[in-house]
Amino acid sequence: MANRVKVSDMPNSAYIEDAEVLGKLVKAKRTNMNMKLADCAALCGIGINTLSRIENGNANCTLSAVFSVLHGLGIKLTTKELSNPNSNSLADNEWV
Amino acid sequence: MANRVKVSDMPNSAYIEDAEVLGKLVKAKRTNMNMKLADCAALCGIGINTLSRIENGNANCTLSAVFSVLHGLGIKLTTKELSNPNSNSLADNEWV
DNA sequence: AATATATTCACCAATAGCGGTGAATATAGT
DNA sequence: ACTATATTCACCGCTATTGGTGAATATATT
Repeated sequence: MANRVKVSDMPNSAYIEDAEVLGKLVKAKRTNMNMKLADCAALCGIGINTLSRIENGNANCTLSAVFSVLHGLGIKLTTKELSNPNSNSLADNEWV
Repeated sequence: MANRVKVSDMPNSAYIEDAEVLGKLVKAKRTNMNMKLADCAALCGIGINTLSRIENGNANCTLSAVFSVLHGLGIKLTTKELSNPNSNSLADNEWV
């Protein structure tokens, strides 16, 4: 399994702070699923060019394309902006 | 403090599964900061129209605009796709 | 090192978002 | 209810993204 990208090679943070981190996360997941760009693009329903741009940190892509990739690869985003950090359910939280 | 949006009114999930949830999250944060669209748009460096579209769940906006809003409002995104759920640091995780 | 595969890049036409304005609608305060 | 404020919406020109193709580059495998 060469060509596998370890998350430890990524920036030392779990926060998706920008498009660059998001792109590396996507690429890490895709390569670990042993998919090539063409397969992944087809699975996600976007063009191979767009997927390549996303993986390379291009922020000038549509949110729609990003969510297509996240859904296709099973990557789930959450927010840290909860008043009750002991629960991930928004029902247990409100802005303070 | 009228006009305050409680997160408990939002979908019963902390996952940002789509643009609609993301938009509600943004609006909840903005209103709790007592900002109007114009102020927030100026703070985030985007147009008021674009911010309104984002808050209303429009996925056909640029990722760039979304991150501008997230940074402007201090909303941090994380991923659940970590092999070691006890650590938020990517350095402690790798894809399995 | 050589070959096969994968990814990136430049180029293109078609499409779509962005920001601004002003009007319509919705919401808040008295 | 009325007024003031805030938000949404339609329209617009400008600009940029998208997806496809093919070439160039990078990466893997033997």
